[in-house]
Amino acid sequence: MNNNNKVTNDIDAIPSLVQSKRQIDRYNLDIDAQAILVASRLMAAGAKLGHASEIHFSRFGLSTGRYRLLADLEDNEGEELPSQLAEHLGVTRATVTGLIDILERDGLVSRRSSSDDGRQRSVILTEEGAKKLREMAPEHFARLEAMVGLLNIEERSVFLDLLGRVTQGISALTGELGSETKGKHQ
Amino acid sequence: MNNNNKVTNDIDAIPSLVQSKRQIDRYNLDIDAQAILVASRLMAAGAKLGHASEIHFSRFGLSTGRYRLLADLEDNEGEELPSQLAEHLGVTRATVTGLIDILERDGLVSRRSSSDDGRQRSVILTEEGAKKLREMAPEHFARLEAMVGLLNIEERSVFLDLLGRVTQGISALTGELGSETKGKHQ
DNA sequence: ATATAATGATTAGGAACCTAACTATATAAG
DNA sequence: CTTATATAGTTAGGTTCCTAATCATTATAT
Repeated sequence: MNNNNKVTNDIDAIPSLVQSKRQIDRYNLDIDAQAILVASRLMAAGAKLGHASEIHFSRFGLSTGRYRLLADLEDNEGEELPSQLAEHLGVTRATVTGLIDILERDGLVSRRSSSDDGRQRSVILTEEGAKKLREMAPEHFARLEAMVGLLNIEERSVFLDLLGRVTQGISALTGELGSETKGKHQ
Repeated sequence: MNNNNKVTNDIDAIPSLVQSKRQIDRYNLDIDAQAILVASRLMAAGAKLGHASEIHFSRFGLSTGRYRLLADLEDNEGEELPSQLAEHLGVTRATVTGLIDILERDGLVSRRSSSDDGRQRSVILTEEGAKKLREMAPEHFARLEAMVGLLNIEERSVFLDLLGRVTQGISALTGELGSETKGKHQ
């Protein structure tokens, strides 16, 4: 059929240990191949999850970013400033402006100029926006829970711990060389 | 100074357990808050890693995708078809075309028409491309290793295992509801 | 042999995010 | 009180990836 332009289920895209070993050996580097594998796998997982997330939210007429904005609004009594949203979501204010534009066009959110500071324009969750969140909650959370369904309670704790430490380590990619354990001491 | 448009170090963007609990309680759902937390944290980590990765590779005049293409070429004797590359990298052929365009413009790769099948145009790693890989290898792998430096050998194994199972679970986001343990049995 | 299908790569256009520059308001300094 | 500076939000334009449509070749079916 026309499955020729499908991304082949990512099955072949999973990095293997031999691949990592080969790359390291090629340049005679003193590097732990398993460490490279962890990094590569996390990267692949992140990309795959990001893509899956967009598909998931598109079922409700949303994107990942727009859902997160709505959810954050709901967590803050339905009203926030764009700059607060940007900080909470970990994106730039420019991105927030774009997210709001579409959410406002779709009636899920509205803008209101602030009285005390003329520069601020607070964002408000509309009744329709709240309804959208209410309607999608059961399926949304059920799917998220199912996603980690292959891990038992204890494994989830362990995973959170390990993931947290690797996440700290991400700064090793962006920071100066040799300062890998910088983010937090220890 | 002008750190006002920085993404605030992502520190406030880390999802917390109370946040997850609140969201679930709001709709009286029977969902494990920790499961939601795992999903949210993985998502945040993936986004952060993706961003850091782009910064990392930009130091060498590359993007994540273009580096991965070069590395895959190197892993395959310096010659591959675009369709193979697409499969290995887990992206579409259209994306590969774009990656090749820039790599070719920069002289790291060249295209050659196949003799046996006129539709195919194989991609070849140039000497300059190989040199680029050679030069960046030490720093690149050192940084990757440093990234997981907060985990010891055993923890890396555990993390790989758990990450693998969560990655399998990602299909729960995109597949039909109720088929969460589909990818592999149990 | 010739019309039809499939296939490999490309092009065209879209979505999500970014940085940098801009507008309008507010605050501080002389 | 006027000028300089900082801040909130927006706009403009770029990057990476995507889907869908197109072009050129090859394979298949009458």
